[in-house]
Amino acid sequence: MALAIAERFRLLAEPTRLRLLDLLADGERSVGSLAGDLGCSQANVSKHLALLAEAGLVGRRRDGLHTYYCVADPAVFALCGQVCETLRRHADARAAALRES
Amino acid sequence: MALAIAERFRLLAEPTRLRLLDLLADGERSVGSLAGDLGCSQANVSKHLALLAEAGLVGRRRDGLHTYYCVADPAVFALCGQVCETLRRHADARAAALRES
DNA sequence: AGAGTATGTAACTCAGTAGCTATATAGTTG
DNA sequence: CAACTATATAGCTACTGAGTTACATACTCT
Repeated sequence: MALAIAERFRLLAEPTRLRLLDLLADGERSVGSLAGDLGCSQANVSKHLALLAEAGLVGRRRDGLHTYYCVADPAVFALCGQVCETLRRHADARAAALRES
Repeated sequence: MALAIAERFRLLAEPTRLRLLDLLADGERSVGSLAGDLGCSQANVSKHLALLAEAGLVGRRRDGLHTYYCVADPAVFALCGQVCETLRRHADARAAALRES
């Protein structure tokens, strides 16, 4: 149980993959286009997308020379949002503690 | 942004830490007791707890020889629950797809 | 103080993986 | 078919981190 959950967290524990998901939030994109925006190699992006696709987080669609990827399960954004909120809450609490001391 | 979120995910991307949090769900526990239940070394558990504490996910309380740890932010369980639900949903979808083919 | 116990830390090994380059594969266009 | 383009994959390097052992630290009890 913990193993499966940890594996899913590990998939998301990578800034490049999170940025990929964020770029895909607006709609499907080709590999090259994503690599350009991220400023990293096409090979690297392709590998990350393969991992995300295998986990079912993104879907792929081939069209001629291009492969277009899209977010398959928007629940991942809710997850990130929840983490983000928690981080903000912790930061606020720490700031308040500092003000008191 | 993506970096901070990824870092939090990475903290949770470890079965041992997830099992620790699960054990702490019922209430505070000492390091040795947790190590016993997990079946791994005290040093290892101590290190994991230190990481969780630094991130503000668990709290510590010293009492004589023992250090008792507890969950500081129950939001982490909601997060795990959400992941769990997503995994189940994906598994169901895959099973349905297999049945159709 | 000295023995004993619980926890924390240092140093090390080993496995996993992000990133790269180079190459293979697949599709398009002349 | 040949040249070109987009994507995937293989092989490699470098780094991170989980786990271990050994030791340090802190506390209790006699």
